[in-house]
Order: sequence, then C-alpha cells, then structure tokens
Amino acid sequence: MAMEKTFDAKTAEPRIYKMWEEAGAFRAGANATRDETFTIMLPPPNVTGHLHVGHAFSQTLMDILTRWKRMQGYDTLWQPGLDHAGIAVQLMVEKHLAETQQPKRTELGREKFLEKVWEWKADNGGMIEQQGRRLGNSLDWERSAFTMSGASSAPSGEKPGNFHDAVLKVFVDMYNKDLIYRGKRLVNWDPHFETAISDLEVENIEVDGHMWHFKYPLAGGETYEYVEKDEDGNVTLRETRDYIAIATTRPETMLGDGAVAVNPKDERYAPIVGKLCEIPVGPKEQRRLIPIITDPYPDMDFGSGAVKITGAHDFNDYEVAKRGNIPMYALMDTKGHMRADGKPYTEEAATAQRIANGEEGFDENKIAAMNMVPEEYRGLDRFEARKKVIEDITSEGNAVMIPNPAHGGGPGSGSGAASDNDADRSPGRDPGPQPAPEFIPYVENKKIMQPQAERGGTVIEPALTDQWFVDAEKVVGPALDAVKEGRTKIMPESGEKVYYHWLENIEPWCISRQLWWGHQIPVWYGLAVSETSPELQSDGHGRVSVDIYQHAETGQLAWEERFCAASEDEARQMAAVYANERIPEHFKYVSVFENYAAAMSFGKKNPDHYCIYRDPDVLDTWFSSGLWPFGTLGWPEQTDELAKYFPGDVLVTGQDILFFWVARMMMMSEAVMDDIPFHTVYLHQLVRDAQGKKMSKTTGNVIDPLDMIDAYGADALRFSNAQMAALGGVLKISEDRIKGYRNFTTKLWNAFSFADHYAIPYPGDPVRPQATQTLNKWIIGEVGKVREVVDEALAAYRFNDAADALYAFTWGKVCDWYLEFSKPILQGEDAAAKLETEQTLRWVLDQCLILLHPIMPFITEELWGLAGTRSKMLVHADWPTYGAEMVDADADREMNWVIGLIDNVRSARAQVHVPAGAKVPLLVTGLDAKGQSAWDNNAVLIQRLARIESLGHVDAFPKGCVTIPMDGGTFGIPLEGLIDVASEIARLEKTLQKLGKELGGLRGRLNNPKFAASAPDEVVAEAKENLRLREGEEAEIKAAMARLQELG
RNA sequence: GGGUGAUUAGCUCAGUUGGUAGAGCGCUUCCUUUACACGGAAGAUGUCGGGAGUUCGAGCCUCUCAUCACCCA
Repeated sequence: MAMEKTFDAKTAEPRIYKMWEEAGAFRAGANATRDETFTIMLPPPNVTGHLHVGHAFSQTLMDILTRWKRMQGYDTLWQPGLDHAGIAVQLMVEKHLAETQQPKRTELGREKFLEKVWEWKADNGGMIEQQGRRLGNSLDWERSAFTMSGASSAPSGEKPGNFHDAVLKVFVDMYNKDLIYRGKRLVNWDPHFETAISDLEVENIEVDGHMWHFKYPLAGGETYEYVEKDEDGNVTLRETRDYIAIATTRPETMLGDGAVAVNPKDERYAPIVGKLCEIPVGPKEQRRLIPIITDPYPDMDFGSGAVKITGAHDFNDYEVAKRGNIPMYALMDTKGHMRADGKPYTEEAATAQRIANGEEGFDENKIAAMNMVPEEYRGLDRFEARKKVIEDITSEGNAVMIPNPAHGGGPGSGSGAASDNDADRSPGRDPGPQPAPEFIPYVENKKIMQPQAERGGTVIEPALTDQWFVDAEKVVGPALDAVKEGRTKIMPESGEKVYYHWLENIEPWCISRQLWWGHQIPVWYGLAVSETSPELQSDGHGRVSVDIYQHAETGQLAWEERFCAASEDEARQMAAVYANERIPEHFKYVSVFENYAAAMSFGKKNPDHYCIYRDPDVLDTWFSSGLWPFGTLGWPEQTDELAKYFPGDVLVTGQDILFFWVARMMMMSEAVMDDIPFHTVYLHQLVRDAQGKKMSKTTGNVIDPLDMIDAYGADALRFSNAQMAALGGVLKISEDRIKGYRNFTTKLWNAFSFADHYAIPYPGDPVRPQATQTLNKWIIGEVGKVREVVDEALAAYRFNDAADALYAFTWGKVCDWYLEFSKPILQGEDAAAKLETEQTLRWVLDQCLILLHPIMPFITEELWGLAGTRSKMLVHADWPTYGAEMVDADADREMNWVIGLIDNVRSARAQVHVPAGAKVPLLVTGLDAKGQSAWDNNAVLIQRLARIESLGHVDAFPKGCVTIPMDGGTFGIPLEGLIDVASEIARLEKTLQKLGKELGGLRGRLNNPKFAASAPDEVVAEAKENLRLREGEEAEIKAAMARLQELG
C-alpha cells in the first residue's frame, strides 16, 4: 500500500459512508450474532431543521453506543425519524408564502395551506438527515419515520407510514378512558400565532418594567383608619383613607378585575374586608364595584399589600379567583387586542354589577360572553390600552402621588390637591419650590419577569379559552414509579430529583393548538338534542323544526355533543347512533362540515340532516412525539419490530427536554404500552461555546458542526464530543480541542504509515501471536487493559473516560513507546524476534482500529481497508473480549523499569544540557540480578532511546557524575568537564525537596500508631514499600550531591 | 422566592466506594534523529473558592459563608 501523508477526510468520509450504506451495514439486525437487542430511538429533529452542535453531540454518543453494541453482535436498531414540529414549520411556511407573494394561509384555507406545507417539506425537509450522514451516524435510514406519516393530507409521493393512526388511536383511547378532557382554562396564549402554547414553550425573561400605583376608591365615599406599624409594633403612619391602593404592572387588565384581595393577616385592611371598591377606569357613571376579599396569595410586604384579581389574565389571580368564585372577565381577543365584540359596555357593566352584588348568578360561559371593555378602549392593542388606562386614571386623580424629586426642597408633603393621603408612598425626600410639579404619579421602575414565546418572542398573554387537556395527574403515577423503582434510570442522577419534582407537581397538559399543521383533533361536534328540550318544536309532520338550532348559535358548550373517533366514518356512525337514539327516526343523514358555521347554516335548511363538524385544532407536537418509542415500530399494528425492539435501551437527549419529551414518553408509554419506553435516560447539558456562553446568532458565537467537519473531519469532531461527555458536565465546545483530535487522527494514520514503511506484511485479519518477547508481551497486556477500561467506561456512559483511555493508549503507549521500541528489532538480525514483533505490531494496530471505531468510524474503517484484505468491514468487526488476563506481570514490571530509566536519563541529560544528539556512556553501581536482567533484555532499546553508548559497571561513581537512582541499581552518566556542577546540584536539590515532602508524609503516617491500627493492611504495606524506595533514592541523591560538592 | 449544579494548573475541564492531584490547549527550552513539525524530547505552574467539623488520613463526607450558572415561580 502506498499511503498518503495524511487522511483526506473530505473525500474519504463520503466514500466510506456510501460503502456502509450500500452494504446495508446499519440495517436493524445487521451483524447480529446474538438474540439480545440494543435499541436507541433518535430524538426526532424538526423536519426542516439543521444539524447544530447539540444534535452533533448527542448523536455522536448514540452512534458510539450503537456501533459498539453492533460490533459486539447485538441485534441493534438505531431508529431515525423526523418531527413535524407544528408551530415552527407552520411559521416557516407562512413566512415563505409572504416572501414569495403567495396568498396568505387564511386566504388559502386549510386544505390548500396543508398542501403548501407538504410541498415545503418535500423541498426543504430531511436536510438534517443528510447532515447526520456526514457525522457518520449509523442509523437504519430505510426505517426513517415521520410523525405525520399516514395523514390524510399527505400527498401520494410521501413515504407511507402509520404514525398518524397511532396518534389518533391514542387520543381516542385516552378520551374514552377519561384521561383527556375539554375545558376552559387559563393557558399561555401567543397573540401572534393566535394559538395556545405549553408552559414549557414559554420563557420568562427579565425586562425593565414599571409598577404603577393606583387608588381604588371605596364605594359610597366610605373611609377607614389606615395604620402602618414597624417591626416593633410602633405606629409609623395613621391616616384616614377613602381608597385602597393597588400596585400593578399591567394596568390594562384592571378592566377585568373581579375583586381586590388582601392577606387575611393584614391588619391594615381588616376594617374594609368585605366592602366594595371601585375600579377607577371607564365611564364615570358605570364604574364597577368589586369586593375586597381575603386570600393567602397577597404578600403583605409587596407593593401596598393589596392585589387586584383579574382571573382571566394572570395565573396567580386565576387561582385566587377560582378559590373565591370571582368572575373572570376576558378582555382580549385572539390577537391581543381589547375585545370589540359583545354588548355595549353600559349593559355589560350593569350585568357585572348585579353579579358582584350577588343579585344575579353566573357560569363560565356567561362570563366568557361578556365584554367588560368600555367602548373607548375597544379594539386597541393591549399595550396602547395600557397607556390610555394610565393616562385616564392619572388625569382623574386616581394615581397614587409622591413628591417629585426634581421639585427640589420645600414644604412638607400633604399639600397637593390630589394627594392628601399619599404620605405612605413618600420616599422621604423634601419636595422643593421649583416650577416642576410638586407631586408626580408613583411609578416604580422595576425588573419584571415577562413571559415570552420561546419561538417568535411575542409577549404571552394568559388567556381563558376552551382547550383539550390530558389529565396528567391520572397518568403520572406509573411514570413516576418506573423511575422510583429503578426500571428506568436517569443519568446523571440529579435528573431524577428534577423529574420527581416536576411530575409530583404536574399541571394538566394542554394539548390543543390553534394551528393547521399537525394532527387534527379527532373529535366531531354536533348538537346535543333531546325531545324534552324546549327548543324542539314539532312542525306537525313529525319533523323537528329549525328552532333546535337557535340555542346553538351562541356556541355554548352545554349544547354540544362530541364524537371522538379515529376516523370520520366512525364519527358519522357514532353521530347517527346518537341522533337516532335521541329522536328516533327523525334524522335521515349525517353530514360533516368543516366548521361550526357551515354546519349550522346547512342544518337550519335541512332539518333531516344531523350536522357535525370537526374540531379545527391540532395536537401539541409533543403529544405525537410522546409516542415515538413505539409509534416508530409500527404500533398500533403488532409488528415483529415492535415485539423485538420495544422497550428500547437508552434515550440520549438534552436536559432541557426532560419535561417536554422524556416525561411524556414515560407517561404515554406506560399508558399505552403498559411498559417503560427505555431503561436508561442519558441527559446532557446544552452545548456552549468555549467560554461557556450560549450560542446565538446575535452574539455570533455559533459553531456549525458542519464547518468543523469540513475543517477537521467528522472523526475529530466526534472524538471531541466523546471527550467532553463527562456525566452531568458543562459542555464547552472548542475548536482548538477539535483540532487537537484531528492531530490525533493524523497520529493514528502515521502509525499505519510506520507499519507501511517497515513493510510489515498484512495478510488478512491478524491473529494475536503467542509472544515470547518482553516488549510484545507487555504491549499485548496493555491492549487487554485498555479494552477493559473502554468497555467499563462505555457501559457506564462515561464516554470521556473511554476517549481519554484510547487517546492515552494509542498515542502514549503504542506510538510513543511500542513503535519506538520495535524499531531496533524490526531493523535487527533476529528473524524470530522480528517476525513476532511484526505480528504483534499489526495485531496491536488493528486493536486500536477496532477499539477506536465507535468513536472515530471513518479513519479507522479507511485504515482497516488500506492495511490488508479483510473478511468483514470494520463496522462489523468483532469486538474483543480479552482483558487483563493478557497482562504478564513480569513483562509489565520490566518495561515500566525500562521506560522509567529512559525517562530519567533523558531528563538528567536535558537538565545538565547534554546535547540532544550526543551519545554518552552510562555507568551503574549495585545492579542486582533483576536489574541486570532487565538491562540485558532491553539494552538495545535503552541505548537507542536514551542515546547511550555503553554500560560500565563500577564500584563507585567518578567525580562529576549525574546520578539516576533506580530500583535495583543506581545509574550515572560520567560528565566530568562537561557537567555544570551548579545546575546539577540544583537539579538534585529539587528532587530531594520533592522527595522530602513525600517522605514526610509517609513517615508521618507510618509513625502514627492509629494509622497502622485503622488503615487497611494493603495500604500500610504499600506505604512501607514506598518509604523503603524513597529512602533509598534519598540516600543515593545525597551521596551524589556529596560527590559534586567535592568537585566544586 | 423555590430547586439543581458548579467553584481544581494561564484557559477549558477530568478526578467512580476518603489513601496525599491529572488531561488537552497554551507557555518556556532544545531537536528538521529515515512513521508523524497536525511531530519528538525536556520543563514550569495548584495553601483543589473561604472557614469549621468528622477521620489515622479530606479535592472527595458534614455544616457554614461567598461567588457563578441553569431550571421553575
């Protein structure tokens, strides 16, 4: 073979990958020699996503495990696939439509729009799978799944699949088991996409905000004594007030207030609890009065201690309102604008007042229909409305006022017309007599936590809407137990605590999204009908009159009947059965419409049609990806793959989706399959830049894994990934490190180049020789050790340990020592030794390839092919099972002695500045039998590597000699005349110092009677042996120094 | 505010049941010696965040303080 100077990753990698793929090397079960399976499900990336460093990292780990197990003969499956990524993809397509001047989504309508999404997917989807190939991922691509496969909207060219069926089946099953319900809940609403999003898709970001302080006047001009006390109970403020002060960061929501709450322990407001106060905004004549209630939620020390309760626009308020049965008035529409629907404000306000007074009952639908936004605010954007509310309140004098700091010195507070009672809010500055206003509204600048959509960054608006929920509390039990009982293990262990904490406090999971791209909820709505309904009017001919639809026009839930079915046909049948049961032999047809309006308008004209329409919403993306562990294997069909590969083995994923995805797979898998989805979860952190910062386009510190592959090869990136994969560790990717591992690949390449250079024959797969040479026995033992280390490390998911061990072995043992040691033999005359060394060398190099292959598949496969004719590709080579039994203790000791001697001679030479090229004589005193034999066996190696000319036995060293104490004899380099006495003394002194420190510690321990008494025997023995050796060295060095001092 | 984790060489980080600290990169000096300058050889640098405790012995266990990061409110 004629080897290039370095490995050309750029051209070799695609070639090698193609070879693997064409040979079907990654197919499920390829190379299997045993029944045990090993399954990993690739977390499905966004169908239109790109490979980023996080993918590259976790996919490297998955590939290492998969390749390792495949070589061990397991029946492996690494299952690929893509996620339809509802909101993200819909957003991209909408953007694309706008950019290409195509009609908007709403103009296209649902069906046409979905066609466009599928087109987009066909054009742009799956790129990440190509990128994954560049990393070397050994996925069974032919099995690639898609969460929307089998959807009715899918075009004919799409790869067939039944994931869609699986999703609908699970929904229907869970619905029938009452695990899924529909309800009006406060959810995170994205006003830009006009959809609900999950808690997990919301980021709370600290922004500069304001806290406004307003007065809510007491009804009927009532007053009370407001008293503030300090910690010791001394009165610090006492005044008569006719209002209660409220602090808020969101004034626009005041319009929807249902109450003011104070803490039951708050004495300041005790006199007015149960009374009414006025919301100081809106038309003066229709000011609403709301009750002052008590609730544990308000923090007495925060703001004024009184909190306005707007159940429909704040999560905390929502809880308070539920507890207190306070009406929750929704103020905004789906776009985040103040509502413009409903009755005139005066009417609504009057109704609300009757409700507040307890004169009129209410339910959530009635409240939902009411629009409490006064006409002057209707239609305004929420932020504009905020400005206007603040202006209006302030101009009316209902803002809490404080002295103006810009006002300068002057008379005390209390003289401002609008602020007689504001002393409690004074920061204590003296107002001054400047022309600036003496008092200004009290507005605190404050950091507030603002909920923003993770995708798009829109400010999230809590909104009361009808949504579908999974009753998470009911399905969480088995998922919790699985981890508690150890059936599924989360690594690092800290992940388990986080998992418990979240699951034990789980909230209902909102699974409906007001989007089009996704699995449309398999629920059809029809009228709830009953012959006893007053709306049922016979027309005298046994027909039901159109009046039955009147009530339905309000769209109220009470009149809704639901048919949950996996298909439209089933839904029709259910509807037909239902309709016939209710009004026998009345409805002749069941007709399905796209929406409520169409159903109603047709139904009115055609009373013999029972009209139904499908819920327009789609399911949360995570609902479908929760089924990934079995949906990809063909479920609900009972396929062979399902039987074989489920449950899977390991899930490798980022810590950030522990809740999003991992917990949900656990819940869904237990609920649907009654089993865990995998026995191990390997969580890793976010991949950051070398400084530990998050990568972001705006910061410009994004590292593209494909750039790294272009520059250094996939193997270098993979090795770097493995090396930084310490369990639970922070992941900082550094280009320098990747470069370093590229150098490592070159080192490996050159080791083979060495074999090539010495024309070492490579007839097929080498077998391990029965070594007789110490050198060869030693390296074979080292191979055994490293294989054990690597297997233990990988079994424990300690990828960094595996990578480090292989690096240290390949470079530090094989290249640095073994290849160097082999040179004199390969060049020598001893034919038997030469043959054995050739055989050992090529066997050792092959073991490097095998052991490194899971981490660095490309270069190892390339070298495997270059080095000789093989029976199998490396990807399917047999993983070794040998181990430490190959270690020959004598060989091990001897070679370590040789290496130690060479190290010491080199070090001594360098420090006394013997020219690197010069060959020097070596002397020895008191060489014992073991030492003599070690020398004799390895004299050629030592002489070559330490540049020694000859060995002379002496009784005493001559003056001016560098001393090297070794176990079994003391060596010396006679350098009279050449030697720098002072620097040699300095060198010895330094060694002595180090030794002294060690000796101090050892003696201290051994002299302590308690040490001998309580420490294990082997530790004591080790310390004693250590002390003996060190004392010997110390004596030698002292003697050497004495000789030098004589000389000096 | 609650939770989790971190603090070890100039930088980035390992350090598995407590036995006396390591790697890569960087740095200094020397070397183009026939596998490799993406290399070889030698070398320097640490009161393991501060304090206290348990122990014969603590980077590791306990407590406490400080700083930082992330997650959830």
